Amino acid sequence: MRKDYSHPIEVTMDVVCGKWKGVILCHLQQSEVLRFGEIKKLLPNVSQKTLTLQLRELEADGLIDRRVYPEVPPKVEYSLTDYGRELEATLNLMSDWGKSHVEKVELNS
Amino acid sequence: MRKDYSHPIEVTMDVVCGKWKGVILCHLQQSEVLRFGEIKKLLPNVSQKTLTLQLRELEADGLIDRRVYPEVPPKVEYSLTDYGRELEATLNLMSDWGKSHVEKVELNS
DNA sequence: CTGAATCCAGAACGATACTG
DNA sequence: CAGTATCGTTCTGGATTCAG
Repeated sequence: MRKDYSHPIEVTMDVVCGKWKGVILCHLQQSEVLRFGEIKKLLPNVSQKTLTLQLRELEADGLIDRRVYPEVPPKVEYSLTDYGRELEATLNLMSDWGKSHVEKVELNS
Repeated sequence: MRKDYSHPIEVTMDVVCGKWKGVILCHLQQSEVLRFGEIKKLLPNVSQKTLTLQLRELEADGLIDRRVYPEVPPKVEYSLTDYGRELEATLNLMSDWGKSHVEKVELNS
């Protein structure tokens, strides 16, 4: 843990609030296991460096597993840990709220 | 809305992921109405400028109301909009997850 | 009391090129 | 294929000062 938190929600926000972390976690929820390149395809606008960094941070926080196969060419698979799976309900709620937000905005246009 | 989103969760993250926004929303859930100075006291580590900015952004996104009383000295009250209140379940879940995370870490020390 | 204005440091994010 | 390294930009948040 990184610092003093005045409210428990800060912990979750610290862990989830990278620019791409939410989407990555959502995709891992749906697909169970994804290779680096597959995630990259699902997030067309993220740079390789940034994606690597976000994945490393999620790994360091214990939300995802990173499995490296000692092959050539390399193969790396990512999946949620049990711990990361405990965020499932939260992520789903966040998606739902975002979806209804988008729908409302589209109604007014 | 600010840009193209590839996944609805990005909308929610955009709106909630300021450094202090989650905590502010949580406090407004509990207290209904809070004056600027009261929020400041609840977040001892935030600067005035940053707090003002975060509140303005939450207002622009339609999550909170800002009510100015034309008095001297000034009085400004903040409260959740109906729309912001729709985040209640999400914020509670995020708090719960953060709380259990903290407890787990404390067990191992 | 609330907040605007300015200035600034550091972090976050991206583009590009290179590697086992 | 899945990175690392480097560089540069943009964004965020904080300190400080001033104002109605």
